[in-house]
Amino acid sequence: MLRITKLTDYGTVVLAHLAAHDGYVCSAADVATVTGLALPTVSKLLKLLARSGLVISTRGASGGYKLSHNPDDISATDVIDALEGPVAITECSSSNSHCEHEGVCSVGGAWRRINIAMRRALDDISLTNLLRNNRPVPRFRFAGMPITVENESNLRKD
Amino acid sequence: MLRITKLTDYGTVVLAHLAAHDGYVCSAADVATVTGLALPTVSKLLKLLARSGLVISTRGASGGYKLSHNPDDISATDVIDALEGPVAITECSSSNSHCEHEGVCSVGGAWRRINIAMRRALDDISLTNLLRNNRPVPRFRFAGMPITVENESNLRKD
DNA sequence: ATAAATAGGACTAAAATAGTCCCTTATTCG
DNA sequence: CGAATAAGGGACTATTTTAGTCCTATTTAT
Repeated sequence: MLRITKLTDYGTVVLAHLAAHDGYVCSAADVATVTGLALPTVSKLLKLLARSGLVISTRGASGGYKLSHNPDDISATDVIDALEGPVAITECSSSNSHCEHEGVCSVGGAWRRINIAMRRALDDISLTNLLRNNRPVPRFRFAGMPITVENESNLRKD
Repeated sequence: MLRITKLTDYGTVVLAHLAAHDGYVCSAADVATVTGLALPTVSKLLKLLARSGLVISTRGASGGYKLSHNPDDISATDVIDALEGPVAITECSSSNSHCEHEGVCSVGGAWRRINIAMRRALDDISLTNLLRNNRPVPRFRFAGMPITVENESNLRKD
């Protein structure tokens, strides 16, 4: 259904916590306690995020994690890439894949183009944007028709 | 990886075939032969597409399927909805879901807003747009920065 | 030294997806 | 009418992905 995984969703929660404690090192246990997520899960997430460079880890006693960048400089794409691998709307969209139906497929290219466009759209959404009650708000325009999503109440109009 | 399923991808291929034979009824077997997809799979797809009203079926000998609308009036969202259920980027995004972490989640709303924005973007992409070598081309703008994806060769610039 | 943390990976369980098959119903055509 | 053709509906199995946990090794502060 074109969705991100739970893990990515949780990952954003974890990152949000780190963003709220900018500069301070938080242990996985701290994050788990505050967010209400299970420690093994938080631990796994932070390990993945560290491996892809979104957070910096400090090992040993009184160690933990902190963001590697300003929350404004971490995009939705970064988070998805770190936790799910590269964004790709179809299997064909990923660069190193080979679809067995390529010969007869009359579609592939288009989904790929859409994928890239979506990817760029997500590129422009920062962790700051993802935090609750935060402005500015994501705004998409497609093919000249402006699409603005301001807040929950505005959504109901449509 | 934020991807549509294989079935949806195949579904687009099937719809493309029907679009190419606009007005004429094609049997599932025909479609399977031409597209190279397995008959049971094509059959399943067409049944789903018929159930959601994207194609019209005729039963009995010399029956088959045809598009219910002009290809311009069938959107990417329609196809995804028909084959995967409603587009929803996170579980929380679907209207009737309840996330156990709502109390401490500092994020939910934002993904939901992104989801709706993406959904609208996909709304504006028609089956016609999805066919290979077809113009006009999908164009997204995000937050005032134009994003145009013209064709494969243009993509490499980035 | 010891305790507090992360690193890495193995592993199991659960859920979603893919794909096939069977039986029923409707329609055409001889 | 009866046979053949084709969709409708659903059950079912296998595969793949995702979720979640746990164990052991390594690093570092006190």
